[in-house]
Amino acid sequence: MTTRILWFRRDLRLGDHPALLAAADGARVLPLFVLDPRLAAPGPRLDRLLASLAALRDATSEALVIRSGDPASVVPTVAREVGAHAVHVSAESTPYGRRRDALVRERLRGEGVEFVETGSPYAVTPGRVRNRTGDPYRVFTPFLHAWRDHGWRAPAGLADVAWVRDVDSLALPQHPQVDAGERAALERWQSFLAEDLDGYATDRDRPDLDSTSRLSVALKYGEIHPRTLLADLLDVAADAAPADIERYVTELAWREFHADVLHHAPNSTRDDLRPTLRRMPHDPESELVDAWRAGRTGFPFVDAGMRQLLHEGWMHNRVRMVTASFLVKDLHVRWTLGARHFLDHLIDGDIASNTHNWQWAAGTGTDAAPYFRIFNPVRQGLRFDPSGDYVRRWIPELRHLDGATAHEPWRHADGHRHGYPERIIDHAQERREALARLTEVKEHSR
DNA sequence: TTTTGAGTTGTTCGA
DNA sequence: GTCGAACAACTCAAA
Repeated sequence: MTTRILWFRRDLRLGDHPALLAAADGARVLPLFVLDPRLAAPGPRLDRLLASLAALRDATSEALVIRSGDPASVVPTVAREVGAHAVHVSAESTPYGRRRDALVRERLRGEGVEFVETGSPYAVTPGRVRNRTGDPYRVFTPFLHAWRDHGWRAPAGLADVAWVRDVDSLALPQHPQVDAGERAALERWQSFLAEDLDGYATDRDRPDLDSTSRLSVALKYGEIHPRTLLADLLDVAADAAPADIERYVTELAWREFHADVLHHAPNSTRDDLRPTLRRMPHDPESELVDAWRAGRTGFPFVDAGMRQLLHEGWMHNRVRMVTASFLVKDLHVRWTLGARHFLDHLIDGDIASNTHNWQWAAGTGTDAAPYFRIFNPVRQGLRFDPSGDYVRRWIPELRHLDGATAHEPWRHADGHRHGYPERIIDHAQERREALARLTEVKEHSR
């Protein structure tokens, strides 16, 4: 029986895994993960990855081999060691992933080893959805329709795999024990379906209710495949409100849309997707930006989000929009600076979603949105955290304020008693400033 | 080819 | 307090 390698990357699961099925078909499989120093900087994200790898090693009955280094040399080395004839992967679509895979493919070819891509981390592989003229979509709604029409295959079952054993592997570095891996992801998903799908369409915007599925990390590492989620949503459709199902499907479609946009515009991680604002004057790094990062802007909703990010490596979606708007429109800082900070701290940090949600917030992205859409950080807080619970959860200095009053400590005599900072800017004034800069840019480019 | 309709997530102001 | 209008202009997608 021949030996093949299944090189795991963003697909740390055994179920519904087309590349694993392809590898296991008539061959023994060596499961391999390469800790790439370019992607695995120490921190919460690496900790989360290691926890997922521990779960995967467990699921493969300890067969998983972990190596560290540049995949372009590590993967061919392991192939040589075990006499593999092929390396199977799920196709990658990020700029770095594609460059890396092209190089690995090249090196393997030199040794007579096949590099086989099957499936991807998406229901529809990025690049597949096209409009009538064969071009990619740049507007979400038409993409959504075409994506749906394109369809996806049903989830594949669990592979019956003969693992190759006893190959040298790194021991997993020490890491905190957290809920991770395929089984945890499936359990989380089932619990979401049972408890939080009902009302999702509206509750998803409420950080105080914490009623999202929290599957972004599992999706990032491929502990669960979106195909599985889509199939299950179809199954429960008879018992659930169409609006709730529709909304979840749409959120998955956003993830696929952003991957598609990045696939077609790999430079968009740094460059504006639309060059219309290229003359926009931006403010440089400053103590204001430091305050934003630290969650000390004096705007409770913004600060709660930024502190949640630092503490949990995760932030509620609504709050990501508000904090991003604050950096870009109130502090007039270029979006790439915020995108980098998010990517440094988010354990679900996904290059495609992060990049294009930031571009959206900055008005340089796929959204041909009205430029006057500037979030009012206080108003957003009052509207989406009406209980004030979210703000109090993350800002101890405001816990003495009841209900929604926690959103406006400056209106209360003892609001700043426990050291909560004063507002670092005047929102109304910076809003006018943002609009003025935009107007000026438009006039210059005319 | 030209035309037409539409585009995730908002805020403010004045009646 | 509520409600509708104004805030502009452009690009995309489809007919």
